[in-house]
Order: sequence, then structure tokens, then C-alpha cells
Amino acid sequence: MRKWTISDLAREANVSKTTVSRVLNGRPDVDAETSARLLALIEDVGYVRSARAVQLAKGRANVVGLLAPFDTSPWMIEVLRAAMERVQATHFSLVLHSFPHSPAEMARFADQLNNGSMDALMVVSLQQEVPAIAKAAADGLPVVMLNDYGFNAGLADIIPDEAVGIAEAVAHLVAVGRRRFAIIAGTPDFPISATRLDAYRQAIRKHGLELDEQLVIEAPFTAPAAQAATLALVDRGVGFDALFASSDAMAVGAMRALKQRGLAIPDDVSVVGFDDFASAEFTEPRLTTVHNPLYEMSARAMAQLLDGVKANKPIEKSEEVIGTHLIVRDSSVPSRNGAGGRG
Amino acid sequence: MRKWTISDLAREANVSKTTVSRVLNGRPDVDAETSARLLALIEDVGYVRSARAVQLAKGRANVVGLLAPFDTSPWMIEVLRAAMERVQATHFSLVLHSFPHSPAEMARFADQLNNGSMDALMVVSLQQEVPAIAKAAADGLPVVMLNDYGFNAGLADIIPDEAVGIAEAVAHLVAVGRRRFAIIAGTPDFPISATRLDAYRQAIRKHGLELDEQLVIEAPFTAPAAQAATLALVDRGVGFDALFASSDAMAVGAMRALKQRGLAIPDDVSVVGFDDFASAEFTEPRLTTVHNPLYEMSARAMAQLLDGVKANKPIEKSEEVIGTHLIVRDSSVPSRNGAGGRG
DNA sequence: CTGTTAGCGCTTTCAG
DNA sequence: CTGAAAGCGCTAACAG
Repeated sequence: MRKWTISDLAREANVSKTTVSRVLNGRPDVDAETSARLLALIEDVGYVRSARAVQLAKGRANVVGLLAPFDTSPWMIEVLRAAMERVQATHFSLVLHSFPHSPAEMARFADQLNNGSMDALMVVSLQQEVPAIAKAAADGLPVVMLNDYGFNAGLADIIPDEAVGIAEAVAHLVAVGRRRFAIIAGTPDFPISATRLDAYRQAIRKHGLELDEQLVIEAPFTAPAAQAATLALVDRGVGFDALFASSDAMAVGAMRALKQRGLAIPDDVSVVGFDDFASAEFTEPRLTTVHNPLYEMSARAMAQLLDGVKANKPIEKSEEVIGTHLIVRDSSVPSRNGAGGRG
Repeated sequence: MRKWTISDLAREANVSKTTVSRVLNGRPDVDAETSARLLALIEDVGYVRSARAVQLAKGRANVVGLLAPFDTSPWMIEVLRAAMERVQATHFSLVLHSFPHSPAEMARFADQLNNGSMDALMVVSLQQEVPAIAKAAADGLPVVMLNDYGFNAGLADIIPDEAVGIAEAVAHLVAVGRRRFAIIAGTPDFPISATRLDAYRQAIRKHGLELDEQLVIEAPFTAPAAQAATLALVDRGVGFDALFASSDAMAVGAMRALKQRGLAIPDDVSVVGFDDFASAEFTEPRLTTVHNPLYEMSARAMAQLLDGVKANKPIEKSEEVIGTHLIVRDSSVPSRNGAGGRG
């Protein structure tokens, strides 16, 4: 016999398909002897339930979709790790979807949203309005966004509380004696650029200091761009002893520029980044940075989604915030320690 | 009407389900007018085919599974990128599976292998025998391994040709004037440790030189371990001017150690790594390294798998090799350039 | 505790 | 060019 089905088992054991199904699903209302006999047979012939048939009959696929920018982002691995761990503890599967680039891809994705191939959806850093998603959510699909920053109104969104970690960073810088704060801010096309800049400015104020606007410079979120910007910043001639780069990649560029100008890190300038990607361990010196809680956010999103599926109800609009915190490494603590220092 | 089905469409349009199905599948043998009318209706009511029903009827899920170590490996993103790109060009989906850690997880995975939830499987860096996979493959499931190094006999495996890139690296080191070669080798529990060490040794021989066994030291594949090993190596007092670290992470540790001992990179010692992960751009100096062709390997594997599914036949045992090459950055070319140099 | 009878929504011979 | 009928393999009332 090629592949056993529930009917084969039923015939072989002289019971009905229903009974077999009950045993398969561990229902209590089956005679112990019958159950044991069936289980033995199942084991014996190596029967395994057809996932497809179950899905059709149950009207559910036990699949959560993950829509994310796999093409670019190295930090996606953090999101994946968390999602996988949560999913693996259940009977769900995780299926990946890249952002649809062409209209054709968008159409296919919209179909997937509605053809029952997923029971829930997690969307990472979309940051653009996609009506098909909102519609699916309105039709009852549990959807949680990560880092959407309000682009898709009405959907649940989970974002990091960047200000907390940045405030920690500033407090740390003050504690090690820094007073002249500079920042490589991101470009205005990303919402996070302003968020991080504002948080930095506010945090500095809380310490009775002021962010000198001459020490603010914008750059794209890449190492080379930040390097150029930092060079320009140093060349303005306005001294600074603390530099916050709006991302780890930018921090790398900034550190290169500082070294180029003969400034020692951290002795002349303390550098702090944002993200805490794996690479932060590999910079020289190792980078002090604000941990971006992608893992935690993803875990949280997945928990909400799985709950949503189980409860069989959509997820309400909400904006959940996950705290960030500073990871102190070697790029920020000068050896000759200033004011509040402990050196 | 809540959710349109093929029957609803048939009734509404006064045709049979069969005809609707034909139109849905773009079969040519349908009256043009009927077809147009149906298409209009479909568009009109926003009908979308149930993926689950199609899958059950067709006996195929159009899913390729990806079994991989998501918990640890940052380079997985490369594998994912390639796999997603290939998959997105088709009507397949990619579903993720983490390595089963407990027997229970293994049992669940083995079930998935046989319950029709995937039509093909790609396995990354498993490097341990998993009979369930071999069995599924024998039963007709297309399976391709990446970096399995023969642990699962009888299955198709794709591996990098590390020797090519390492030979390039050695040639490069010779060209910039290096003659005293050292290596931080991996520990023997990983097959790649010996592969890389041997390739290095052979390459050096091809240049009429010899790898001094005093300049070989083993360490786990991490930065701290490599740092300690490098310190020990330097302290042996046997001079060297070129150091090959068996991974990028190890190279980072090695560079730290060299700096600790007052050695300049690349002027005193040229450092070359292996992997070319994103972090290689972030080291100081930027790391010259052998590119690990994970992306290419994954793309190749996916192509084979999709072919296998389309042709509806298993994939034969094979060992495909993908070339590697050297990426020259700043850690290897000394400013005062030696022998074959071009400075 | 167990079986009967309908589906789940689509595909596919086989006739016409 | 079109339709009837029989599945795909399992679940789920509803009776007993």
C-alpha cells in the first residue's frame, strides 16, 4: 500500500473513519482497547496525517506569515530568531514573504492574504501604507506590525522606546565627564531620524545642558556617509567630546573619521551607537550602543498573533512600546575619567 | 455572501464548477464570451481561490521547506535572501524550520516531512545524520543540503570550494611581500577546520614555501578564543608577517591580539579572514577576507529544488562545489610594499 | 463509546 | 466547448 489514509486504517481495524479521527486527535471518548489497537496499527504502518486535508477540513492552516525586507536587512535575523522560537513551541509554521516590489507581486501577496494560506501575519518595518493588509485585518486576519510608525492606521504596532535607551546613553556620557554633545542624525525620510535626534536633545536638557545645533549633522544611515559627515562636523571647528551616531553602521563611519582627524576614542571623544547589531562587538574599539530590542518585539508580536489565532479574533489597534537600554562597551569610557566618573 | 466559492460562481453564472475551474486555470478550451463573463464576475465579487482546497485537490502544497540553524547564525540571512528571491519568482512559498533539538521536535519535523506540508526541502549546515531526511528523500522528496560535508550520505550537497579562495589569499599575501605564514585554525570538531588549514598549507607550498607548524594554532570559532590563541602564538616568539584566521570572527579577535602586542596591521602583519560577513566592513582596519558564497549556494540549491518539484522527481546524490574568491580590503596590504608588491 | 452522513473547495476523468 | 460525478483525506454534527 502506497500511502495510508484514515480510510485504510478504518477498514483495516474494522472501525469507522470517525473513530480513527478521534484517536488521532486524542479524544477521550474512545474505548481504551480500540484506541490502543488503532495506535499500534498507526505506528505499525507508519501512518502520518495529511496536513493538507486537515487544513481544508478545519478551515485553518496553522501558518503565520512574516512579511519583511529580507533583501536588505541584517537585523532581520533577530526578528526571525524570536519568531521561530515562539512558533516552534506550537503547531504553527512560519512562512516568509518579501515585500512585493511590482504590482504583480503585490497582487499575489494580496491573494495570499485572502486565500487562507495564512492564519495570521507579522509585518516588519513596512513603513508604507498597504491597503490590502488593512483590509485583510478588517476581515478578521490577526495582524501585528513591527516598527510601522503609524503608516498603516488602525493596526497593532510594536515599536521600541528609543528615548529610554538614548537617555541612558546621555546619562552615561555625562557620568564619564562628557559635556559637549554632538550627533550624526539620520536623514528626514526616515521617521526614526527625528525620533532619535529629539530623544537625544531632550535627554541632554534633562542634565541642564543644551545640544549645540552646530554639533548636529545629518547623513544617510551608512558607514561611508557618516564618515563624511563626521569629517565635516569635526572641520566645523566646534569642539565636542561625545558623539551619538544614530545607528551602529554610522558609528563605524564616525569612528573612522575621528581617527582620521587624529582624535582618540574614547579618550578624546566618546562614541555611542544605536542598534547593537552583531557587528558592534567587532568594531575597534568595541561599540557602546543602545540595544534595539528587535528580538523582544518580535517575540511579543508572535505571542499576540498566536493568541489572536487561538481566540479566533482580530487584533485591535494598539501601539505597544518595548524599552531599550544601553550596552556599555569600550568606545565611550575614557581612561582619564571626568566629572561624575568612577575611573 | 460571506466568502465566494467556485460553486457560488458557477450558480451565479449558470455554468458548471468545472467551467469555472477551467477559467480559473486559464485553460484554452472555454468559450471566449463565457470566459470573459466569468472573469468579470470573479473580479466583481473579489473572489480568491482557496489555497488549501487547491492543495488538497492537486496533491501538492507548492511549499519548499528550509531547515536551518536560525538560533545562532548571522550568515543565515545570506541563505535566506537568495532563497527568497528565487522563490518569489515562482508560485511557491518558503516555510522555515529550526533544527529539532528534542526528540519531540524531531518527531514533529519528521511528520512534516511526510504529511505533504512541503514539496521540497533545503537543509543548511546540518552536519549530522538525520535518517528521517534521507528516508523522505528516498520516498521522493526533493532535498538539497548546503554545507553538509557528507554527513548524510546519498543526498545532494552543495559546498564552497574553499581552497580556491584560500589559494587566492595566499597568492595575494605573497604578492604583497609576505613570507612567514601563520594560521588560527578551527578546532577539529568542525570539518571545515581541517579543510581550511590544509588548503592554506597547500597554497603556501605552491609558492615554494612551507607552513611552519610552530605557526599553527587551534581555537574555537569565536573572537575571544582567537584573541587568546593569537596572543599565545605571538608569545611563541616565532615571527610571522601573515596571519590567516579561519573565520571573520576569529580575525577580529586576532587583530585585537596583534594590536595588544604592539603589532601594526597590515604593516607588521597582514591579516586575512574567511567568510566575508557584513561585519568585515566594520573592523579596523577593514578586513581582507575570503568570500563565503552562501548566497550563490542557496540560489543554486533553490534552483535545483524547484526543478525537482516541477519535474516531480527526487534529486540525485551529488556534490556541487561553488567557487570562493578573495575580497581585498585594508588588513592585508602593507604601506611599505614588499617583494611582488605594487606600492 | 461508535457509526452515518455531510461537508471543506477545488480538480479531474469521462462523456457528450 | 461544457457538465456530471467522483474524488483529495480528514473533521464534525447528529444520532444512537
